[in-house]
Amino acid sequence: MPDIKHFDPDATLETVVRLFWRQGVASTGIQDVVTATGLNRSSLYATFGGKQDLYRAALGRYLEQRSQPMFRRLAEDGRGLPAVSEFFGGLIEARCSGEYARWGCMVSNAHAGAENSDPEVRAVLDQHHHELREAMYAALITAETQGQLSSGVDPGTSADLLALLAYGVNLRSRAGADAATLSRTVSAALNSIGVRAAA
Amino acid sequence: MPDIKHFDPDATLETVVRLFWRQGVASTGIQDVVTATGLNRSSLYATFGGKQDLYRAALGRYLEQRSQPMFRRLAEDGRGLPAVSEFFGGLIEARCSGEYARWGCMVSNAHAGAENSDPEVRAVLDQHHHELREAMYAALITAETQGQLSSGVDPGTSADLLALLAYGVNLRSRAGADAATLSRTVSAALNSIGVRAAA
DNA sequence: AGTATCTTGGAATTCTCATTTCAGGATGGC
DNA sequence: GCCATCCTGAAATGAGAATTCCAAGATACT
Repeated sequence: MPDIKHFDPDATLETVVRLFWRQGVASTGIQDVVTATGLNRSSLYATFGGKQDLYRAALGRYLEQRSQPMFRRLAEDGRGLPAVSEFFGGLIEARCSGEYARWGCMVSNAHAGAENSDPEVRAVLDQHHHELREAMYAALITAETQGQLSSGVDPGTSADLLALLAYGVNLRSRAGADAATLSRTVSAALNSIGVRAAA
Repeated sequence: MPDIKHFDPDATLETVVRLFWRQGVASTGIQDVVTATGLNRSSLYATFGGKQDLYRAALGRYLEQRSQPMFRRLAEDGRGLPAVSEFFGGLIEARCSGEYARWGCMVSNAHAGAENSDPEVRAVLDQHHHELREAMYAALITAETQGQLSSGVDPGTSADLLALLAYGVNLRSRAGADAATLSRTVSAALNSIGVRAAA
């Protein structure tokens, strides 16, 4: 009896993610969303609700599809410090070149804007931070097990440090920070932690 | 012959700084500015121009009055690493407690938002980063001269690292990061750089 | 085929925002 | 005390925002 949806909500949400990711929620109008997705206002509202709901859904999708896979790879990689190094290498490359260059991280961007006044958004921010920190911690524990950490280095504190560093990379990349400089900086941090960190 | 201004533009701008600093430019209306400053729309426009001009003026004032004094103190302090440690101590305290708690840094916030699409704003962002990095570098050169740096530590790369760390602190403080954790994290970074860093 | 139900397109509605305008009031040199 | 000049207040303007509504079209089960 019912009619079926004539579009793919998932593909639509991906388009919306890119809009909010690049421009932020405040400077993105529903009209922008309508234009970019090609579908109708009514369909948008019927499917996702209002603008804030749409933003929340987009932010959730970003976390699941973009952040968490990276975190998982980092946490489950058995190599220790090389995994951390690779994580930052991929991060810097994604932030400074290719399609998403200078877009920063959608979650980091949300930290700085008025988005974070929404409790649900704040919860996502906290979740993101917790997961990043825990993934980093897991990789450092692995590194410690394999004797890669310099003496006196605490994995917990180092996880906090590297997580904070990642936010710095995310933020500065939006202003066009140089990838080579960022890489050198991250390498220095890793060298200070480990007996020998890969590139 | 002319009438004189009936208010203090400097005090007004300070009020405006706090509005934009806390809420960002997109979610702050001219009406908010009118209400907060108590002066009239016409006076606002006559004195500062439009909203974007007002934001630029506020951002400039923030840089001059809030950031640069800190940078100068850091660069001109002759103690080396203790100066760096004190810089971060003051930063964390300002970001996590008192009147401006959870406001982050107005410049860091501008990185993440749509503000940075304005070339003039971008220039301020670059200037801020350059000055922060150079101040950090100066302090580390001082530290090196006094033999405070561990062997193999490059002041330039370390300056980049600590600058990036400051951005991380600024960003995460907006989400309510714990001051004690931030302090521990920063201390660890300083310990990895110096032979002995003060609290 | 019929029909209940959902989707769709686009106009309509209701706000809010930035900016301008203008008449009246205050100022200070003459 | 006069007047050119600037300031002040409040309303007006006009663009653009989010959201809602409704008539028309499409669907799939009976």
